[in-house]
Formats: sequence, structure tokens, C-alpha cells
Amino acid sequence: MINIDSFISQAVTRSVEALYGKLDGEQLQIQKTRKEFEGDYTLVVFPLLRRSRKAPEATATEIGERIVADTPEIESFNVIKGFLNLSLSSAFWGERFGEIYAAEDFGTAPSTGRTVMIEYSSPNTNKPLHLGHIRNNLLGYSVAQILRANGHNVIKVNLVNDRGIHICKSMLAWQLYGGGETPESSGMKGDHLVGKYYVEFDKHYKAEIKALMAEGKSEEEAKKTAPIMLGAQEMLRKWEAKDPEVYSLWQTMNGWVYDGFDVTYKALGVDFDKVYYESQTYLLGKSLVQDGLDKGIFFRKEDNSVWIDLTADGLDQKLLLRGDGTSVYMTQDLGTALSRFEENSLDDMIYVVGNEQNYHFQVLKLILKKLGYDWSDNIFHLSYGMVELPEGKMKSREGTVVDADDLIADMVGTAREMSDELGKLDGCTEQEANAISTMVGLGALKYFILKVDPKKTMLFDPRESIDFNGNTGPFIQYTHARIRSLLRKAAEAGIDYAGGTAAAAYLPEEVELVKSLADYPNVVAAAGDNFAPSIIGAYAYELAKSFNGYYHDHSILKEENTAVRDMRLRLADEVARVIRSAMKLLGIDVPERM
RNA sequence: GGUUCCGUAGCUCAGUUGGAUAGAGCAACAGCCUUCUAAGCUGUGGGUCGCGCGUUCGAACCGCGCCGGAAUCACCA
Repeated sequence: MINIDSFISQAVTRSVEALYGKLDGEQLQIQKTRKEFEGDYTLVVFPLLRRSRKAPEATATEIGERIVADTPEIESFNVIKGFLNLSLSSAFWGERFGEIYAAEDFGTAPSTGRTVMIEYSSPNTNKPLHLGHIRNNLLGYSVAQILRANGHNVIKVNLVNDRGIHICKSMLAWQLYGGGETPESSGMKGDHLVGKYYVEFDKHYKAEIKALMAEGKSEEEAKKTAPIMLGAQEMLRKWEAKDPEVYSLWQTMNGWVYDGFDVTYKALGVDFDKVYYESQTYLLGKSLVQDGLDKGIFFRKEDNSVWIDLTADGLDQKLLLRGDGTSVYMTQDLGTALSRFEENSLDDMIYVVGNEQNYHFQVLKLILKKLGYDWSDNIFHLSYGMVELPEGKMKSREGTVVDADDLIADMVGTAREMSDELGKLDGCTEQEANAISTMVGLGALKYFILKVDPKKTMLFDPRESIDFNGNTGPFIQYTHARIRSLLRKAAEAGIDYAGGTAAAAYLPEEVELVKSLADYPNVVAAAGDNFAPSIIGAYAYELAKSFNGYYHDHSILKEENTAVRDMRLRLADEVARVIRSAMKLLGIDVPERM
């Protein structure tokens, strides 16, 4: 299969060197011709002027003539200012389409042999998943898919924060006020039930603070001495001492939460190859502290705590070990990173974590580097911005958090209503109708989230997210469904479209579509390199849009010669295939009909 | 104050190894359903790319300085 970019690059280089002599290492500036100009590829000639010693137009013309004479596949050129636009022959594009059509694995790269671990989701076990987690999960999953399509060996992992004061709060509130309530007895999803008691704890905590302050205590003192808070802290100590009763309750309630999370993960279509629990990893990293002390990179303060001074790097001093010898988050993350790289022979490690932890990862990488671990450079923090609502930020205190399960149900429900209204589900069984509504509702949600650059703070407008027009998931799904319909109709009419010839690519619209298809592997590669699923999304949308335009101008019922008709149907087939694989990378289902 | 990130049409967003007249969608307006799915298509209007200076033949993109916004700088995770 010919790589079109390098084909062009070689052809142009050959002709330019024939004219002006060897280009020692200089890169020619070749890019795709913009839509509004005629041509396929454009050479920017400005940098070559000092070699040609002629005006831009004259230089471009000179090179253009030479290229057309040298390379039969390039059939014509035009010059606008310093831009030389080259047009490839239709026969060339026809051949490329033939290759694309024949390639089973088109759009995927051969194995690179690199192993990359990607950690995402990373929930706390004291409350259900919300909209922010949805962005995290979708980014993590789609980037994993993209990396896999780029030929990497990908390990998806989840690090569950299952220990700490937060879960103790839920546990204590449940003990005090739960009345033995369980997911079974209450009919509540386990994570929602545990989240309910976390809220309950906060309510009682606030009440106690208020009461203490009424007795004349300062706010600070009241916060420290509130009985329920002391109880939670006591519970944490018992947990650390593996008190059987506390430990058993902890296991039970976390179990409820995991059952709940599984339902949400399944609905979102994300999964993991391995799940880590902080209760099993939180002691990691202590040996690194001794190592750092020995190397003189860390230092000990008089209270016995261990620190690293990063002020020379523009950062601050960072604590690594408390005075009592217990570790902090940074310490365990250092240890976890080390054990992961060693145990899995990782080449790269990606953390999908919100941008509020940018500083943390900056420090993490720096410390590992100072300890002499060169793989520190292969740690990538895929940082993403917050999701805001039209009324502002999500605040749990003000009850403006968008719950993940509620949102998913809403999206699917709205998709169902809209579909019914439009009569899209007429003739479907209930099962089919549900399946389509789910694909469309979740497609809308996923695409809406993924089309935005991860690092940007994004606005989530529920009304806009369920929009089915314009740059949306359902638009792309719809296009795919229409293509499938077209192909079904063709098959019913007894048209065998597999026998067409590439000669039909002389039709201009088809050539345009083949060019779009030819971009596909590059799009995937680019997205893999800079972790921007939005590129894939934008690409799928452009393809869907161009096909929709194309589709409206053609009819399989129109009289046309066999070769032309076959070519169009093959193209439809291929566009459908490309849309499907692009959406699959993003984790979005594409229905056969809508 | 330090660090990191963001600022593009009324709104939501694309657009970087520096290239041509800065693009979509939504919203607004005008058209298109006895032919394959109108969740569609075609067209019109809408911009000091936050501001300034610099580098360059050429800057939304690179550098410096401002302005505005976000996150973070815990013996929390």
C-alpha cells in the first residue's frame, strides 16, 4: 500500500533537486491543498527562493513544470502567489481506493512492541460517579482504543481509592443512622446508598459544629472536636489496626459500591484489564524514601519527617514521609509507579487525571527523575479540564452535581422520546427500540464530551448535548445507518457492488471521498501521538458530513452505467466502515438503522 | 506571590513541526420531502483570533510584556 504523503514528498524532492541541486537536510514544505483551491497537495516555495533566485510565481511554475514532466501520477499544477498546487490523476486515486477497499485492517497500525499502561477512572468509594468521572472514563477508554489501534500493547487499569477518612464517614453514618439498610432492602444502587450516608455524615457534622459554636467554641475548635468527626477518625485507626468488625463493615460497604460502579461502567461501555486498590498499595514507596535519603536527594527535619526541596526547580518543598513514619499520597504514587514499570516492563505510563493535579504530577515526574529513573520522561499526565454547567461549577454542597447514572438514563430517555416522535422506531420490536435509544442517547453524550479538547474546561449544556443536528454523535450514527440502508436496498435489488472497477473513480465526487478515506490512518496516528480523541471525532464528523452531501446527490435508482454504480456502492460501503471504526475508537456504538 | 493551563463569530467548539480569503455546528433568515431514512440537504448574514511589542517574505500559531479567567502551591487523596 502506497503512502501518499511520502510518495508526493519523494516526487517533489526528486524534481526540486534536479533543478536546484541536493537539498542537504532541508525539509520541503508540502501540505494538503486547502479546499477552496484546485489541487491535492501544495508546495510552499518561499523557502526555495534563495536557491532559484527568481520571483515566487516563476519559481513555482518552474518546479511545477518539472514535476509534471518527471512524475506521471501528477497530471497538472497551478500557481497562486508562492503556492504550487499539484493535482494527482484520478487513476492514481482510483488505485488508492482499490488498496483501501482491499485492506482488512485499514486504519490500524502494525504492532510497535511498546507496552503502555493507562490509568483512568480512579473513583473514591464513598459516593457515586458524576459528570466529571464521565469525562475521565470516556477519555481514558478512547485513548486506550486509539493507542491500541496504533499498534501498542495497552493495559487499562483503575486505581480505586477504597481507604481513608471519606469511606469511614459513610460507614459511621450508616452505623449510626442506617438502621441496617442494604441495597437489597432499600432497592438503591449500592454506590448511591453509600453516597447517601456520606451526605448524612456531613449533615450531622454540620449540626454538631453549629451546636458546639453555640456553646461558645470557635469554629476551628468545633470542627476538630465534633463527636461524629472524632468517631470517624477513631474508625480509621481501627481500620488501620485491622479491627475485625470495622474491617468487615468496610468490605461490605465497598462491595456495595463496586456493584454500583460496575453497572455504571457497563452502561458507559468502559472496562479495565486490572484494578488496583489503594488499601493494597498505600504502603508502597517507603523504600524509595530511604533510597532518596541515602542519595542525599531528600532530607529529614527535626520532627523526623522527610522532605524534598524543589525550590531550585521553581516549585516548593514537598513532604514525603510524616514525622510518625506514615506515608502520604506522593509517596505511594512514587512506589506505585516504580512497581508498575518494573512488573510490566512498561514503556509508557499514562495517567488520566483532572487538571487540579497538574502540580502533583509535575512533582512526581521530577522526583523520579532525580532518583535516577529515566522512565520518568515516559510518564504522561493526560490532564483534563473541569466540566461546568450553564449555571456554573458543580458543587456537591449545593446539590448541583450531575449524577452519572441519572444523566445516562436521561440521555437514553430523551433519545427514546425523540425517536418515537419522529417515527424512527416504527416497526421495531421493543428490544430493538431500546437498543437503538441506548446507542443514540449514549452516542450523543460520548461525542459531546469527546469532541472537546481534553485540557479545556468545557461547558455541559444538557439541552445541547442531546441535540441530534449538526456536529453530534447521532448525526454520524444517522449517516452510517443511511449508508447501511442504501447497501441493503442495493442488495435487495440484486445489485452486486463488489465487482466495480477503479476506473469509475474518474467521477469527481468519488475522488473527493477517496481523498478523505486516504487521510484515515494519519488521523489515527496523529490522535495517538497527542492524545486528542477530539481529532477522531472531528474526522468522523467531516466524513459523515461529506457523505451526507454526496448521498443526497445520488440515487441507486438513477440510470447509470454499471461500473459507476458499483463504484459508488463500494464507496458507500467503505465510508460506512471508516465511520464505524472511528466511532469504535471513541467507544461510540453505531446502529444499523435509526 | 510561584507553577501550570485557558482566552477564536451572539452561544458551543475546530484550527500549532508558522503559510493562501481564519472554519463548523447552534441560534437568525431564505429555499428543498409523490424517488433510496428531512435526526437530512442548499444558500445568506455574522470576526480588532483578549491587548501591545518583537522575530519572519509571511503570525490565531513562535518570543517578551500586559489584561481577563481557571486550577494548584496541605503532615488530604
